[in-house]
Amino acid sequence: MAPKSKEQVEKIRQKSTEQILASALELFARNGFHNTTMRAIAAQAGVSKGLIYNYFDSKDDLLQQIIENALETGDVFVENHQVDYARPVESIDKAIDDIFHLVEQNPDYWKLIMALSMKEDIVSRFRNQIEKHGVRNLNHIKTMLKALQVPDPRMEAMFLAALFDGIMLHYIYSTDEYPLEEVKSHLKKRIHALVPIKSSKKDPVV
Amino acid sequence: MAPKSKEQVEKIRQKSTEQILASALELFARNGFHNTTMRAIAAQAGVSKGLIYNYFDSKDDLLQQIIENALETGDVFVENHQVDYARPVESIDKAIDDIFHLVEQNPDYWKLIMALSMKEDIVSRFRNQIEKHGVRNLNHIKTMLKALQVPDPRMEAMFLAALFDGIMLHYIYSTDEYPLEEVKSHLKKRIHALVPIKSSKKDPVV
Amino acid sequence: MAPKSKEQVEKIRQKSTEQILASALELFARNGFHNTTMRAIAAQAGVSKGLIYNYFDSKDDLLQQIIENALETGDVFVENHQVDYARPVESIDKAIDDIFHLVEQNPDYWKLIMALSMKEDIVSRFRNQIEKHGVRNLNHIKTMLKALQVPDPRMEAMFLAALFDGIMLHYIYSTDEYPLEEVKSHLKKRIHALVPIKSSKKDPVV
Amino acid sequence: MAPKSKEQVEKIRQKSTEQILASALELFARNGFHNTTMRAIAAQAGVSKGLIYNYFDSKDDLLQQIIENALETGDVFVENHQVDYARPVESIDKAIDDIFHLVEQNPDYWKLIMALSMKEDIVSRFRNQIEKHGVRNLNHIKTMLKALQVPDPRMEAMFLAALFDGIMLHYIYSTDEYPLEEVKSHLKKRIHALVPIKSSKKDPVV
DNA sequence: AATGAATGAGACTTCATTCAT
DNA sequence: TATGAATGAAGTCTCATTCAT
Repeated sequence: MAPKSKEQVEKIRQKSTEQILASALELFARNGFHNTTMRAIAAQAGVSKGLIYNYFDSKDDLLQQIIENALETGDVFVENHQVDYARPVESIDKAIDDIFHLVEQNPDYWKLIMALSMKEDIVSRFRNQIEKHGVRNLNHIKTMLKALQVPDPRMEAMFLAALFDGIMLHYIYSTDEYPLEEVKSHLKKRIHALVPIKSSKKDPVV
Repeated sequence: MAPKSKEQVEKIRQKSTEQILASALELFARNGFHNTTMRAIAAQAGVSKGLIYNYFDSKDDLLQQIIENALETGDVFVENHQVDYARPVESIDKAIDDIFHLVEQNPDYWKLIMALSMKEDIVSRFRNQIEKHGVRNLNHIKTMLKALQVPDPRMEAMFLAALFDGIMLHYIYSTDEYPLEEVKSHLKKRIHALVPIKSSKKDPVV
Repeated sequence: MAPKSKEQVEKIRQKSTEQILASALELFARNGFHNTTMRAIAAQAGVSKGLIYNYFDSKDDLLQQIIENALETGDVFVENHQVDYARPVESIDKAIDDIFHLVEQNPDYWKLIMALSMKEDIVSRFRNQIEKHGVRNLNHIKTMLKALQVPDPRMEAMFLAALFDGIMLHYIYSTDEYPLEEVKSHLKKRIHALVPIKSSKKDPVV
Repeated sequence: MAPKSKEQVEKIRQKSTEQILASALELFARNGFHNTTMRAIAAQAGVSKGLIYNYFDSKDDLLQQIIENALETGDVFVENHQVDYARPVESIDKAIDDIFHLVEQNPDYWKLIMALSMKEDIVSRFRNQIEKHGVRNLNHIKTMLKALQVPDPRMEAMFLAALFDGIMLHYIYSTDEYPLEEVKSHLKKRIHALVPIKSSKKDPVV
């Protein structure tokens, strides 16, 4: 009957919070936001409906936190993949490897994030954050391409961003097996091809 | 005195049906499926709630018909853009011009269609149709690329499809002005660059 | 384009009225009053919904007329089966034969009437008429039994009325074949047994 | 602080369930199934509309449970009135006393059950159960009559079942006072009369 | 006489949220 | 911290009835 210590309480809180978020994410991804009930989230998390409201203000708040987490993941990714000007090609290759890896590790999560980022009501609520995120990503790509001395880096960055999102879309929603590895290789080859050949005897690459 | 003639009735039915479909589309696109009420659709269409059920079985049926219309539009597009083997480059250029035009003409509509095609509950309900549609589109692109004698047409078609969808995504959800014309030109240039140079002194294009 | 004669119009009116009533009866019997829509009645009758309202004030009115017809059928039956004091046994036998025949001829109809006569909302609306009908039937049976010089005709009439209604109930709702003929014979035998044996050596029968 | 104990919760659930069932029964009996709204049931039970759906799947489910309870009451009755072969007459007399008592105790309830068992949509949904119930009752009566060595027990059982249902019908729907006690006595007398007189010189009575 | 498109009240049902325990 | 019974606003859908033609 001794009162729990502050650390114990904190640990419990964190565990519950994480379970709830994970359950919400999985169900939102599987069934969509509106087709997921608080009852279902609670059941999946193994807690009561009431408890969710101890940690989150509302169902919308749950969604908001999930999205913020995703955007933060993006921030961290960008932070961790600053271009190394000494070896720009390796930099961008690693970024591509890592981002594909991220998606392959947790496709449900990214499926949800993509679906959510297309729902008008979500978009309008998080417009600022999503917009900022998009611009930052685009700039990051542009910076990388500049480091590679690619001509017209702005347009190429837009293409690359679109291409990546399109690939993700198709990967995520294809019913058959999507040849993600093959696509990744092809993507790298394409980017390498963009790099101008400096005083080299190598053949041009298409 | 006499009851309305068959033609009169048919005209009335068609007008109501169209108004309802248009209103549903607009509201689904603006607010999402679940955030659109039948009451709102009826108000927008200038009819009563009840009338919608004279023409559609349910809210879901309304959605289904919208999606079917979209898929049919896609079918017609493919049908009307068969490659002309005598002038394959012009063929593909025209297809690109036309599809961009289509989207620019009715961005709301295609925004809805894209958003819908990402919702798990929609996808699972229309999986077969959407899948078939996707495969057919991919094959159509592949056929065009083969006509251009592009190497590895399968992978290039996947890239092109992904690129196009990614561009649409960004165009549709960008808050700022999206340089669609510029992107379109760049896209064509890229495709032209894929064409192998036959017995020509022209420089290779990246 | 000559205007229809009054007789023609009257014939048309009567035909429509009858078709509508017959359709309503059949559907009410098959599916119940509340599970029958005006649309269904119109379809079954081969007329438009609107036309029903030319002849009947409302769905309730339709029901009312059906019930009134049934009660009137009962009146006619009683009228046509007055006891013949010269041959009372034959009188009652004929009444039994005829009423069983009536039910066998149109079981749906009587099923509806029985079901309706048990619905509280119907009963309360037609309470007076149904009550009057019941009392009149009971009195009719009592009169017959008196003609047969049955002891305690009041109680025997109550039994006979209950027995008849119970038999109808079981006949109408039995899924298997109900041995109606056998039951009818047994019923007659029972009634004959009630008749006191005059100037006879036979033992009295209870 | 602590959540409610299991017992507390169970008690609350049971109380609510019972209140809802009782209210539904009363209103169904008074106004009929279709003329009773969930709103009315909730008001009568003193709970919110929503709560009903915590305990019952639908309005139909509510009805189903009421009917199942009634059929179960019948089962229990049969179970508790097995014939005592040493004293068959007393057995059947007690059964008659008890079943009349049951109905007199709760006429509304049995009125509903009878009305429900005549509605086509109900009958068709519960046909199997109701049929089984009817056959079992008939067999029970037959068994009792056999114990009494009544001739033709099959037909007599059918008569008795019909007679009882008919009496209930008239009792339940009579507006005036129905002489239930008198009818009960008469019924017993009739049954006694069916018993053959053993070791007697008297003739058998039909 | 006849049609059927149109209406809208009102039914059933769902579910995010609250709160007593 | 944790529970789940309870609420009620709001949604989808039905259908008797009206009315212009």
